[in-house]
Amino acid sequence: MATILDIARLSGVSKSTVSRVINNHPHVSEDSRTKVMEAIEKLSFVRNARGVNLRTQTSKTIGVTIPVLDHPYFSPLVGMIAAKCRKAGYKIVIFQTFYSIDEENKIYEKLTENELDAVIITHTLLGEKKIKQRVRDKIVLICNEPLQTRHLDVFSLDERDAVYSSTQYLLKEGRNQLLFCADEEKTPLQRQRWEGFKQAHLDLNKSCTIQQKLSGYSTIEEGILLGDEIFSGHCNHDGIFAGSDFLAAGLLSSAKKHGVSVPKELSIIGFDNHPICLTTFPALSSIQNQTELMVKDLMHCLLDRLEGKKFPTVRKVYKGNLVIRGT
Amino acid sequence: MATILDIARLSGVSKSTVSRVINNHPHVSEDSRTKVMEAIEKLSFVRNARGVNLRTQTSKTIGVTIPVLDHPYFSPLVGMIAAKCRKAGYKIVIFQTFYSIDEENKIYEKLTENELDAVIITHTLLGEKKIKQRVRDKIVLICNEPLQTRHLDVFSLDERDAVYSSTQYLLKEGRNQLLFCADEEKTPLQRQRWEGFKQAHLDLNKSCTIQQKLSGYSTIEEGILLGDEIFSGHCNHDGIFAGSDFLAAGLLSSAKKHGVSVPKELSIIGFDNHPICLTTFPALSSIQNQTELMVKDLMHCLLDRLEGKKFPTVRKVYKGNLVIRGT
DNA sequence: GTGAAAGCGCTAACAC
DNA sequence: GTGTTAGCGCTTTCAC
Repeated sequence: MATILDIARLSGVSKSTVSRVINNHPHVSEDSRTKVMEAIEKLSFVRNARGVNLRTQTSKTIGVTIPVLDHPYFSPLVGMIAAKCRKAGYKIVIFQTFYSIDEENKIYEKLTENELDAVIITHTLLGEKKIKQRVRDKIVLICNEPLQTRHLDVFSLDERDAVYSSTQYLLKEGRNQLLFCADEEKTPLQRQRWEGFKQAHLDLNKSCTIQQKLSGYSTIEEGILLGDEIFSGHCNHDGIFAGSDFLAAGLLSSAKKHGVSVPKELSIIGFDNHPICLTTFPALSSIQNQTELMVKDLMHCLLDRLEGKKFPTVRKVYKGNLVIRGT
Repeated sequence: MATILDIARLSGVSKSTVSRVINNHPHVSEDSRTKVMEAIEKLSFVRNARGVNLRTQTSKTIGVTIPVLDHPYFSPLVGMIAAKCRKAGYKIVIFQTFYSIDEENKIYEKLTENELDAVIITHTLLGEKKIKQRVRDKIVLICNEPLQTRHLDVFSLDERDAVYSSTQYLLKEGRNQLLFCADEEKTPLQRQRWEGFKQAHLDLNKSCTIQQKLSGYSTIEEGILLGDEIFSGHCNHDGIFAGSDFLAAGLLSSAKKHGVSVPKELSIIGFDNHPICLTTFPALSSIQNQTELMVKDLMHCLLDRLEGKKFPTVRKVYKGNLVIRGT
């Protein structure tokens, strides 16, 4: 593998000049430039990024956390982030946490080891202090998770409000025995959803107990399994608030299997307004959010931070709305 | 940020000893070790990976290509790869190609720039020569794409055979006007599928024309749109071979909307046996593949290559089978 | 416009 | 068991 020194020798100039040519610096004579270019061509030289990284103390790489790579909500979210990063000249490395605190800690470790220029956290089981303590002065942005913090930039959806108004909608429709299904309940996001659910009941003078809350379900398979459990005996619920559209689709197919009529006997509301909503029968009602806008603002802020611009911590919240379909 | 030199000074030993402690080398006195550990603790030192990367000429990072991050087949595939890489101590950086040759070239560029220790290609629009020419002597493995090459390790599914037998199944069931829907038709994989489709017709003395082949469809939305086109007028097809389960689900929902009875008038077969198959009505028939096994073998080979083991090019093909459900 | 020289943070061969 | 030393490949002052 040729280095700039090889190029320098072959073209009869110094390492500095070669570097200038590679980096398109001005103030290089046309003569030197062509000689260097020829040498580069001849030795099929490619610049070794590891040298650059050490010297410049950057790597043009951004870390992103995701619970699982294959996730109907997080995959598109991270995909959007990745595409925008690429456009700005950054690569992204993805860390799957599997909702494990250990795995989450590891990404912060990588950040402090300077392999990453910044990290975007899409969900977290850790609190502000823990995160801060691990990342110290590095660039960290929170995307999607409504983390309570005054020291990190946070871009999140108004989960509480979205669930609140959807729950009220169901209650006002005459549904009384609602069920709330959460993914991983220990994140701030899931807590907010549950609060919205609870508050909606309170504000309409309806009781709401912890028995109405189920946790740890999110995939189609889990929806089917859960549904088989709920619907096999006597089901006294007339409405289910599912944490994701996939879960909702699984529940719906199970309900049909057990002869539970949707939406007559049972209403189901999903989350994220994934296209899968259109393939079920009846089509799934779901909560739609402004994720694109959120990512756009996030990237704007990230790029500013990477440029070293100074400004106060950003905190933005985006409203969602219920899309009513057949369930 | 403290460096090993700072640690060395504070603990009264040399850089080498600090390095030995950090890397758990034997032959370090208990005394030195504790002194170093204390200094590390005191200065909250974390090793700077950029220095290590330059020195060792590795980065414990593997690049993986994916068409889009949010893809019902590729997301779980890459997720599995990522999880196994992590276990082996490697990070992965994901490159979305969006089926663009330009984007694909960029990942090979990164590879030659030494930012990556190896690359896993899951699909490609380029031929063997182009890839070889760009990556030169770097480690490249092909996962999923049945690329014709004698110089790269290839792990792929027997797409041709899976489609062949499924098509024969449909034809023998009495279906005569089949439609074949491909994702991005320019990859070797899609060509193989089409060949299987064609051959199945030939072997049963049925005609098969290029008009039966549709390309560029893969998502639920595209399935619905395509279905609306096909089913709105008079539909003379009695069987559709969809390139993915999501596409199939979209087609199915559109068929129902237009009053086309499935499976009576129309049969639909999907690909990948995604859980979504269980949520449609009727449940989708689909082709199931041995992806887990493929990834397992791939990783084994990759790790061997990274260790520098020498062995002839590996080429493995895995059989799939049709899971018959309601469509 | 160009080159010499310093150094980013780390590891490892070698000598003791 | 430990320190000295060289150097991975690159960028960037600074002087000319």
